[in-house]
Amino acid sequence: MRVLLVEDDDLIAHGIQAGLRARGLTVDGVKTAAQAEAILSAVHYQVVILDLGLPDEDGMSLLQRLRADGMALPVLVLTARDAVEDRVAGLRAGADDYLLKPFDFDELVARLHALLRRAAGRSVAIIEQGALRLDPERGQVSLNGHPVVLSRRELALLAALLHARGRILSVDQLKDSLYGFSEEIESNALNVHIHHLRRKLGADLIETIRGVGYRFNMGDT
Amino acid sequence: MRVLLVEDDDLIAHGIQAGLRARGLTVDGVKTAAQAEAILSAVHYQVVILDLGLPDEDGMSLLQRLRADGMALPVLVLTARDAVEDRVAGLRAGADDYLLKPFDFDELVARLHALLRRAAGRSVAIIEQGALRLDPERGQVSLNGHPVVLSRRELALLAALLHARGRILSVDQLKDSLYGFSEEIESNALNVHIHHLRRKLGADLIETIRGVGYRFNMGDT
DNA sequence: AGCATCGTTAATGCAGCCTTAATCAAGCCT
DNA sequence: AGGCTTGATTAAGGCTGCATTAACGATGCT
Repeated sequence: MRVLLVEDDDLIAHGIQAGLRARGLTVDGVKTAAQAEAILSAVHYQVVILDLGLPDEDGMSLLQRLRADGMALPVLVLTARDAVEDRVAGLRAGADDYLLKPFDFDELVARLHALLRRAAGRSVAIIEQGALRLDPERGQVSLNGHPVVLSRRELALLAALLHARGRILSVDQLKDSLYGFSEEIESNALNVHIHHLRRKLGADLIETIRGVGYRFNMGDT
Repeated sequence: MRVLLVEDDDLIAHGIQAGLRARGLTVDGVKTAAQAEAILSAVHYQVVILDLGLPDEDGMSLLQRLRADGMALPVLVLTARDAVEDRVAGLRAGADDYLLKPFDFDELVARLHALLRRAAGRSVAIIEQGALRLDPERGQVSLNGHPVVLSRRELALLAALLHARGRILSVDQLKDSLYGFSEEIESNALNVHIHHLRRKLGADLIETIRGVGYRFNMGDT
């Protein structure tokens, strides 16, 4: 699950990135509207977190322009402003949700997942599939009721597979949702993580489609 | 099913080729407009994927010229441009569909199949024939509701036969849709794949027309 | 600062797929 | 009927891609 964070304040940006990554999300961060625009035209994200106070351009006008160009991604806006008219203007510019600074980090996570859920057409936060249960907001997984401890990568991998609901994901697609644009990898690390997941969850939950990729085995459903 | 990919960026080209091949399509890749024009006049394809940003000529003007010369193939255009007027211009030049970079690979596959469907005059992605069911977008086959695991070649072979809707396909025609121009084969490999398919699906689904080729047995329909 | 955990790399081994080739069966022709 | 041609069948070999393991490096925590 890949998130673009547009935030010029290093401290805030770092905090958000660290927190989201710990929950298995992949975060790319940029500091200006120009950078945001450039990277959005090159990389596919699931959601954008946009701070309105940017150095080179007002976030609102950036958002408006992106929407006019046809960008359909969910956007969560961060702002220090509080006036009702700002909020209305933001929503008209195309924001999907709002968060006032200073915000509670847990609330950010909750709203982010709400947006992702809405975009995926699901309504519940917790994904259950057979004996497996995933709470993406807390980053917790259980199998047959027993909690299973997954690392960051394992969590991201499992979330991506579950999110695809049984469709086949190629290795490249999985890499895209596991790694940010500045941290591409060269090795078979993904294979290793698959291996670890199978060891923790059982070998038959993740199927290999030779020459194609991997898929989550949904059983008969 | 044979696809021509016109894309000068090695990285993108390689990714697309690998993904499409894994789904049983045969992909030939060229990097310039001149090469594209040359090979289109020599080899028969089902669909063309055309990147507008080529080194030697603008893809749009290539497309326009090809259409003027009577080329009727479906063309899926890849472009970084996003303005509405570009889109309109592209469609007037003869594009059948549009995909903005960056694109989701699943979406590319879906649109490609949509184009192929449109060209074939059918409306459903999933081909059902008697007890057999083929989902080309997922590369999955089932017989009487039970999933059947097919390898890459077997899948491509079955898709070609089904796509011909009971018409006879010669061995050379089948080879053309199984192998790209850079990987012709010398042996009876095709016979072997036919054999494997019959073993997995039953012997009567694929008929041999001696001295001519093979056809899919459509039963009474 | 030291420890522990996680992630990546790299090497090795295994398995599946594709092709080849050899042999067998079945039509077709004279 | 016999030979010839074409396709069917089967087994073997090589290649490719994946699984597995171990070790090293990075990162974070106490």
